[in-house]
Amino acid sequence: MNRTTGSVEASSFPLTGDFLAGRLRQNLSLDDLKYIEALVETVSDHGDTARLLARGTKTERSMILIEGYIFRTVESGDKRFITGVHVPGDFVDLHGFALKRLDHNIDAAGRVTVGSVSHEALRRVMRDRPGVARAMWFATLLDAAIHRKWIQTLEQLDAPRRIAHLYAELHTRLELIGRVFSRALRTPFTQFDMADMCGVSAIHANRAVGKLRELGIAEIRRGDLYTNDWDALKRYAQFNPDYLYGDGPLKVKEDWD
Amino acid sequence: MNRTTGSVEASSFPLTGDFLAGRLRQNLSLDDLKYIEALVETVSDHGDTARLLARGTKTERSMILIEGYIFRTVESGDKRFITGVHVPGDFVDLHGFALKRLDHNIDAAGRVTVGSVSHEALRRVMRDRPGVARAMWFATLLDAAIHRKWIQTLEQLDAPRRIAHLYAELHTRLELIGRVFSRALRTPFTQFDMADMCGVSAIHANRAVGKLRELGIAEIRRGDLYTNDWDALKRYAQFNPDYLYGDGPLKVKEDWD
DNA sequence: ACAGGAAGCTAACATCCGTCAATAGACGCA
DNA sequence: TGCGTCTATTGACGGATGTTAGCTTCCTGT
Repeated sequence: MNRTTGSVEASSFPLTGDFLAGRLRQNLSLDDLKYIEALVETVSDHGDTARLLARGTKTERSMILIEGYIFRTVESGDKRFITGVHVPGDFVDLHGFALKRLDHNIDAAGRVTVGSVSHEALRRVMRDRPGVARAMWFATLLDAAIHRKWIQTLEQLDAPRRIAHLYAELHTRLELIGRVFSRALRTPFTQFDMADMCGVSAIHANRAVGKLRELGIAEIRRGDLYTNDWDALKRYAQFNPDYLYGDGPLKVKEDWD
Repeated sequence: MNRTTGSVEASSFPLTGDFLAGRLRQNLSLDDLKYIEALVETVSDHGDTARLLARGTKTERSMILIEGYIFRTVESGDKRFITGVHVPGDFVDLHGFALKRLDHNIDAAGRVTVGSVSHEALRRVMRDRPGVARAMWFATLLDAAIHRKWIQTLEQLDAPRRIAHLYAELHTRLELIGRVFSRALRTPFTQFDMADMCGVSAIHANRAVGKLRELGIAEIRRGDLYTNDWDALKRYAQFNPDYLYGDGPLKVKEDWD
């Protein structure tokens, strides 16, 4: 695990900043975005299922996801529970900057590219750029909002709808960062991953995938979802994107000083 | 709903500040705590099941819970889902300060006493007291950590264990603010409330309560839980308090400037 | 004390889901 | 190409949970 397959200085791996448009979008200036981008000191690739940060580890760096998907996981006995998933643009362990230790693992889902920001740099942000600091705070509030929706989903929906809701959410989050290029939504998720995200057994996840296929809602093959009617899928999952604050999301109040 | 049964100026309702020791505990000085206490402009009582803030409402105030319990709820169809519960000392809608609107309701569980802080005052905090602002950020990070544990609980435990876990969590959170006075844990929760928090039907919640009684784990009567072995209850619920960051919780890093 | 209503409790049945077992398919590696 | 492993799939069975219905207990207001 944690086999880093490549790591380069950020300067030799030009970032576009586009991926920041999603999670940190709000009243940040282009200047602010460039400033954040400059915080990234190293960029690294990681192979399948690499553990990027183990529960309890103390670290002096935080990671921002640039490419791929990342899980927050907890292990209990021989079972794994996934309590969250991240898309490019997300700070995956920003709370590690504030809290002493993380209470869960940060695992790559498939291959990922992550940028690394030192906590020293974040302390400079807190001191020198209050606007950017606020943006980071708001980003963690969106995490909490997504967690609440997952709680509701687990309380409300059966397995097929949970899986549909998961993909509906990812579709919307990827749209917000301009990463939806076709009708298909490609992920490296196995049915085990879906099961651990949706709180069902892998075998039941398989049944659920089969039901979505049977109903003509979606075809999921090896993590990739194909559909020609996203609206129908989202209706089936009772998906309401309000919680992602996508319209004017996370904007600070106008009268903020 | 929202029938305020009493409301007074904060100055005539002396706060002790004790209730702040829990959620906002960290490297805050006594001076900081007094400063926060002074932010509370009005204190009000609310009757059973009052809706303190409805989903989507824009507000210029945030509430801090002083006495009682508060639910975060979402309604879908004729069903209610509870995505979180708060104890005294918690800022219940601090994210309303940052986000344009709330994506869920804030409901009183039984009678509550809440303090109200204007967003104008919070803006002053952001500008003048960065240490206090950080404390507020960290408090919202703890919210997210609790949400993640709820997700895990829903994925992992059966109904009796979920209810036991809920009370185990409340017991620990109340201990952290010095509100555990006896072996009993008193709440105004109905079995409907427990059901909506644990993602089961009310009837099944009743079965679960019966099983806890049958197993000798706990006796729950009208929301009040009685046990003479909290350790056994917590073991049964597979409760691990790490996620509440109770030991050195939410402390900022020593080297913080 | 009484009545009404809310909350708690129990039983019966159907559905959802977990587990075990077995097989088939897909991919990586030699 | 062939083997081995991981992933996907299917069937059978049992346990957990939802639903409906009806009953009992407790609280509250009069």
